[in-house]
Amino acid sequence: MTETPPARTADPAHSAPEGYDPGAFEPFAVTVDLAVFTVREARLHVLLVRRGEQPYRDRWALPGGFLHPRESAEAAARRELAEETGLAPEGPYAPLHLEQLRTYSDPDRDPRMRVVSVAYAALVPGPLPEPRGGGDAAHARWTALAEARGLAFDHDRILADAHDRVGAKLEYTGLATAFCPPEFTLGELQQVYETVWGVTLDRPNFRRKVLATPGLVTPAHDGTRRTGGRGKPAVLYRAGGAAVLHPPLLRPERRTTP
Amino acid sequence: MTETPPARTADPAHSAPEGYDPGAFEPFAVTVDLAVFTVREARLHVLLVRRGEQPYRDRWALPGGFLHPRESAEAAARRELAEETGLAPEGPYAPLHLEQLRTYSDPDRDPRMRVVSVAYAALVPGPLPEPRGGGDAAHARWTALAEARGLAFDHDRILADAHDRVGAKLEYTGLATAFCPPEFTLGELQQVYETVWGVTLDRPNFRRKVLATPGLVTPAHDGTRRTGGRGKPAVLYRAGGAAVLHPPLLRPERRTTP
DNA sequence: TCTTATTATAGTCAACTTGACCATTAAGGG
DNA sequence: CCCTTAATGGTCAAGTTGACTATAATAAGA
Repeated sequence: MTETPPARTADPAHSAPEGYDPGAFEPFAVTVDLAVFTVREARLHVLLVRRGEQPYRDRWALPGGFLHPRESAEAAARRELAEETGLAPEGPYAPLHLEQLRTYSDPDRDPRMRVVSVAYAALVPGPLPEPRGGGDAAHARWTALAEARGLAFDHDRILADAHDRVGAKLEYTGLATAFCPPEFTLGELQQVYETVWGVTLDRPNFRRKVLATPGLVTPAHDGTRRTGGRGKPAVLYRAGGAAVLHPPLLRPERRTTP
Repeated sequence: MTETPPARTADPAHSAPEGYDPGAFEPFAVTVDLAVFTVREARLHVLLVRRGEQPYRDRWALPGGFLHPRESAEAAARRELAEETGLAPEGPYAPLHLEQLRTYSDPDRDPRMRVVSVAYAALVPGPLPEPRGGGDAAHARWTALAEARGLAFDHDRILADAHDRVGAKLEYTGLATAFCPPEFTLGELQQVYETVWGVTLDRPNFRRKVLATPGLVTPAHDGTRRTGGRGKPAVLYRAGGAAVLHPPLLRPERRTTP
């Protein structure tokens, strides 16, 4: 962003010292790819679509698509999410969280042409609907993360990076509440942590820590849930709105003196 | 990444269902922008270049440039860093850390044309050389972060995002050592934390915490430094090589019960 | 209806960590 | 030689964590 763009190698005369010439630069295609996560039956699931075109025809891939001419990457991500999954941008099951992950730009990542892809991680709350594939992505499906292997392009890598990021952000942000419906119990919240991290947590200690962390959750009115539950009714909470947790809720991993 | 690219609006006939046609897609220019940080005289500095072309002529900007045809964003970032600052990719003052920050894709962020920029944060160790501007970036300069305002394009925003990211990563990674020379004292390391976070830390407590965090630092042989120092010689340490700290070194901010 | 399984919630306690200090050591500069 | 400066070594009370026990409230089943 600091110098005059280089002229296209095939035609140096197109160099534009003062004005600009859109045809004068190396053209790239820009796409977004989405790692959409949800928690289902105590397992982390990711939304995959089956490709109908070459390359990687009939292989599973992350949903995504090309940026429109005057569209930001984030707008494209929201649009693709709605188009390919039926998750309306502002509907009741709108993803509570959409976050840019990173950009993948290996020159050979797409065999057709030079494609730079901006990857996003999205989280949708737990009691999820099956995706109703609109448009050409009729083959959208929730897949358990463990079974999401052998994806098209470099999507295995993107998915792994997304999982890492989400797991890490559970520690020091209130992100876990994005996996929950508007009102949830502490048991459901704990389930999210256990599922994403792949660990089991001590129930009383988890509750003590969550309630001691300001801004993580706030009580919802006075309601207790009973319907369906097998044990004692649990108090309902809502997301506390805090972006960053102090102190963080650390994973139970290798600590100071293992 | 999941469907056939849309045809260029001006010429739908270019649509390529199976093969590909590089001219058939909306063309984007792709650049990298670099937020290169260092600690100098107890203040965080960032590397800026003065623009010699329109737009934003004579304004300060982050170093960066266009991707080459068969170059990844990271390779472009390393190349630009070397070209514009004289920091050799593998030399003694090579940045110890280069990390992708995020991608900026607002359609209007560059008035000339559609430019998507992948931003990187780079850290170079403390006893820094003045940048010797090679190429067209003869006007590269270290600038105290507080004075880096009114940059070209959306670089104010990128710089703020980069600072946030670096500050956050000091907490839970060993990133601070990237600001230090190969061998450093705990006082120098503390200086890094204090400078980036803008706080003062208790010396004995900082040392206790650092030494109790496995993988943050390891003693360098047996050497103590004396030359120049005014007080008792300090033991020298090296970076411990741990990517992520357990437990983290939290900033002294609002805690559980303020 | 009584019992049992299940889940939520309350509480205890020792080990560990943290923040605020004070003390000592080892230089360099008048 | 004394003073200043900086590194390092401790102490101590308060707070936090991990492991664990106990009690409460509900649904399902005998």
